[in-house]
Amino acid sequence: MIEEYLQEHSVEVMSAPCVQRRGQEEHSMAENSWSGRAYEWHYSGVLGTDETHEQPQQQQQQQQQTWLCQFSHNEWGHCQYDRNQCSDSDSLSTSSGCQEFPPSPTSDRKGPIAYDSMALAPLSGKRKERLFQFLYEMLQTPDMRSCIWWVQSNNGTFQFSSQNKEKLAEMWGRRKGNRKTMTYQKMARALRNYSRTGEICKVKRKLTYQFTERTLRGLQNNSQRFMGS
DNA sequence: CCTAACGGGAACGTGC
DNA sequence: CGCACGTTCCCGTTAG
Repeated sequence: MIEEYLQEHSVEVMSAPCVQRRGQEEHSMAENSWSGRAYEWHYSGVLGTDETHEQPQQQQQQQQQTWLCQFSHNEWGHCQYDRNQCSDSDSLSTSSGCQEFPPSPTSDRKGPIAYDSMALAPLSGKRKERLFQFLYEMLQTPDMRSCIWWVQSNNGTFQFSSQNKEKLAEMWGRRKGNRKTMTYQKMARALRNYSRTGEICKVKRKLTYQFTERTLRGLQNNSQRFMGS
């Protein structure tokens, strides 16, 4: 069924022309076009169901039908992706794997990469889908729960399945239309670059990563905007 | 020791 | 052309 899913969705929704460009420097605007759709990064302090599911594995939950996931980002402790050390704080490594991350005031950009406006891309017609967008999408897909799932959706922590991570990677590779088969190792390489640019950071737990606060917010807005109605 | 996961340099592709 | 964003290789390090 996973394959089928891929098929259906590889076509993706690329409707709105959405043409707007801007210089490569950071502005305060921050719009973007993900998947060819207009996109804007900004708060939406709304929250609804907190469907935080721990480690599902192959369990099908009914309430998982929530494509439009809405998190509560309120008490998210700031992912301080500190150049190379993220909000690890070995949180998840102990106990239930669920606990708050210590808030850090140094949450904002520092260093060479002016991440200010979240300048994810200069925007233009149809930007190719980015890996973190794909992962987020998979995270919202019930059928994918055997490959990837939220450890704590409210803070953006997710984990790959040790046995199905390659399948997910293959899907990513196919969606991108790569020549060779995508593997988890290669996909993880791209993920490591994210910790440098601040979209996703690695947490100490095995096969576990965490979306940056900004990234998560953007992703949330994106899905709400286009699926909400 | 062995293996899975991790980390990162570097060359290369592609789209813009 | 240059840059962003991976992709592909490859090899060293860690953890269990």
